[in-house]
Amino acid sequence: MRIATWNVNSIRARAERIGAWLDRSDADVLAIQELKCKDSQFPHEIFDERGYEVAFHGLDQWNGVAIASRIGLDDVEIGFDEMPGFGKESAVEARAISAVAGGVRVYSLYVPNGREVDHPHYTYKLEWLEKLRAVAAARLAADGDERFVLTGDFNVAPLDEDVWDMEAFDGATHVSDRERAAFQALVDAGLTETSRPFTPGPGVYTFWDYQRLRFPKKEGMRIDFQLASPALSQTATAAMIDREERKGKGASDHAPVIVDYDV
DNA sequence: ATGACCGCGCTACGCGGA
Repeated sequence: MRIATWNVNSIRARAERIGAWLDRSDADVLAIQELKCKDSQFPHEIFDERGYEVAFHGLDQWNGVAIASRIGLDDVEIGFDEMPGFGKESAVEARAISAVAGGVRVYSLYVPNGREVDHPHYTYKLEWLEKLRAVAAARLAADGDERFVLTGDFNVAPLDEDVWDMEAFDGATHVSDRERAAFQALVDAGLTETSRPFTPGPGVYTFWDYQRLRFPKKEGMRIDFQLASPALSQTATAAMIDREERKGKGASDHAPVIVDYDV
């Protein structure tokens, strides 16, 4: 099965491109982040027309996550256990959804940005990742043979080579020690990132800022990943980052990250 | 060509993104 994850940066602004991408990608499952719409505005037709079932969760114009599948979509869960909220009333945001497709529980995750190191949003990001780790660890403890994968926009660049210039990121979020430790904790819990072995760096990215000609200058960041459980990760056979999708007018600032699993 | 982002919402400019 082919699983893709893609931060689309508005599903309504991108609907046509997403449909065209589904037509050529051969993806069985697509995890989507940054819908930027509430449930009542979700353009489910683009999935219905192509034979994909779709589950989505959007509360307002921010965040929003979805999973589309053409191989079944069962046991949909919104959020995850003890997922932290943010703001005055600690509101839980639309940053996580999961469902079982083809015997695999696929998570679509939009990790908080963090904004600035030590900003309240940064603390929120670290707590969010820690609670996510606890969920993954609990799943593995309950059933070490379970096939599941945490996919999405992690908003962390784990390695120095995952940004085009570390000097440009001095003191910035995404590369700080604590964010990298939070990502590494997911790996230490037993998960394996399945796209990198097939798409080695340096100079391989999943995001390019709209500003300052970052894409033509090949100045990007690798921040979108698939962290798979042992039973799933050992079946990974191929991966690609579809940077073609970043080209042209009306592209998202993120490219799809696609992994093939032999299940 | 020495410029140069995009999407959203009580359609105007501030917020959020990274």
